Amino acid sequence: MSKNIPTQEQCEVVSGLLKNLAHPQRLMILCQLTAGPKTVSELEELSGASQSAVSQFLGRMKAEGLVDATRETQYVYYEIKDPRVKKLIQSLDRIFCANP
Amino acid sequence: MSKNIPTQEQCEVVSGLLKNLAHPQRLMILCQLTAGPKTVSELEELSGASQSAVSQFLGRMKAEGLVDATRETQYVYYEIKDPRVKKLIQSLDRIFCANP
DNA sequence: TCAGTATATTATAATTTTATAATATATCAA
DNA sequence: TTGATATATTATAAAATTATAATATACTGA
Repeated sequence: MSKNIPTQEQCEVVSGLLKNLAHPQRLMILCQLTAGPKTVSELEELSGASQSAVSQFLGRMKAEGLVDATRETQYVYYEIKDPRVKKLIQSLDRIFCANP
Repeated sequence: MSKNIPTQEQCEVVSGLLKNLAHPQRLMILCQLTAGPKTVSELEELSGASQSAVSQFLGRMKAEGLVDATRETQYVYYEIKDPRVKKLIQSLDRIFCANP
């Protein structure tokens, strides 16, 4: 139960990562990805965001090391790479979406 | 270990809340508040943000029901009201700042 | 009352994000 | 090869956020 105050640098890193989740469709994309790999067009469908927006978002997340992409025939499958992202989404689910 | 996919509405609510944490100084303010109530000027000092910025941020968070304010003599003490915010900050600490 | 400190509000310029359109590339199937 | 589908890139307009300055309000103590 210690009150752990983060450093300024930690706040910068974590808040930078949180920006990716602070948008309804992008959060949905990440939640969908915690259930397993998905193609760009599947994520487009599941999130309601445009092709371009989804592709741009995934590209950015890949550059940040949060997701991985693998081409398989004509599809590109994305999946979560950084385990902290998965943990974070799970925490969000527990805190905000739990059915008590 | 169920893969709980949120609704679009849940994503809107949660991502809206996450916007408050997706900024280094605002995240710092919320982390400081998890350790107990603080005045505006204390938070100004602790976060490095300007008086106006801190006040605006706290006002917005209060309007959203995330924090509470109580005036005590000439100072206004802010504290976290929504227990989910506290839980979220604790999760962030565990996931991103844990010393293993 | 007045001066000083704490906080809030308002306005606005500067910056960043977001959405969108257009186009490019890659792969497949015929 | 050609046409169709999947994904990526680029450019840019629109919208939202952020930082800042200026000012206002609230309280205190002398």
